[in-house]
Amino acid sequence: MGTVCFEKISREKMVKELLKGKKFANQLQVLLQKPFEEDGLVSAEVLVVKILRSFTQTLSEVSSSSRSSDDLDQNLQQKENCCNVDSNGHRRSADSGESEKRLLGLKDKRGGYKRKKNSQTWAIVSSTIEDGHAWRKYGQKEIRNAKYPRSYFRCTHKYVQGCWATKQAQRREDDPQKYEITYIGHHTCRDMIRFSQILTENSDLKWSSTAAVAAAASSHYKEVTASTYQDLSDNLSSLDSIVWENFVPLQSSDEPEAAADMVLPYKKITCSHHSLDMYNDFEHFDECQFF
DNA sequence: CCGATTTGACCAAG
DNA sequence: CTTGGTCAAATCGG
Repeated sequence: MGTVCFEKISREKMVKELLKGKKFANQLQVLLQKPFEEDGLVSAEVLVVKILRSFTQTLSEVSSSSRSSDDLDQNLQQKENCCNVDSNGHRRSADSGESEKRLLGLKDKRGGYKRKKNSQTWAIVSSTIEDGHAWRKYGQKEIRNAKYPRSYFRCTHKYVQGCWATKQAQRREDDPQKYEITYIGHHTCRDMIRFSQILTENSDLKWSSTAAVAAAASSHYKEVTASTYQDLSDNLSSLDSIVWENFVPLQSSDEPEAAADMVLPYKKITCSHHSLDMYNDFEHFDECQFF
């Protein structure tokens, strides 16, 4: 019904976004030919941010337009789900009732959770689990027909900032030194601790160099495993996750209102549609300069 | 003491 | 039913 119209709009958006990216890349190319900044010209770092943003935007469009039409229902379900999780009390429910049930020999009633179905996922192969983000392990599972168990991680800031990014890591059978890491959903948090670490470690270079740092970090990632459209997004995403999402409250492409129910003083800034519009229009960053 | 990890049970999906 | 993903009590460790 309305999906045709939606797809058309979405495609237009993608093309527009890609064109923007191309334009910024062209500008950057010109800029790189003359390393000295001139007045009135946007700086290289701002252009890099714009380019990254364009790709991120497009990728999230691609993923959202490939979703099924009962999206809204699923989003609603997810929303309900995160409410449940929260009202149960983050981490430890510490419910005396729960332990009582245990003692009484009743089944403990966990869950009411749903599996993530329609989040962006992408996979990389890396020699390390580390990727600059703060993860917390919440499970490990033996996988059938697999030699090594799979580890499950979620963002450390899940309950504080409502960040629903998760990842899974599994040692490769052919090369046990390496891990196959699957990322599910983008970070919506701002990991300021890691962020400041990166800055202080490279204090003389200012932030434009952070891109270089991230690029160096992402060069650890070699082989790329394609899942859906990931062959396009893998390196970008790893770069993305280190550089971009640490700086700007990137919209949550999958669960935009996931954090809306959380009690956050700055939730309106990070999650409201209003601010999204603001960040979609990137001219603001020309004045911002971040620091 | 408090946050992270371990680990077995629970749950949804196929 | 089986299996992968998640929860949360127990445990670890700074």
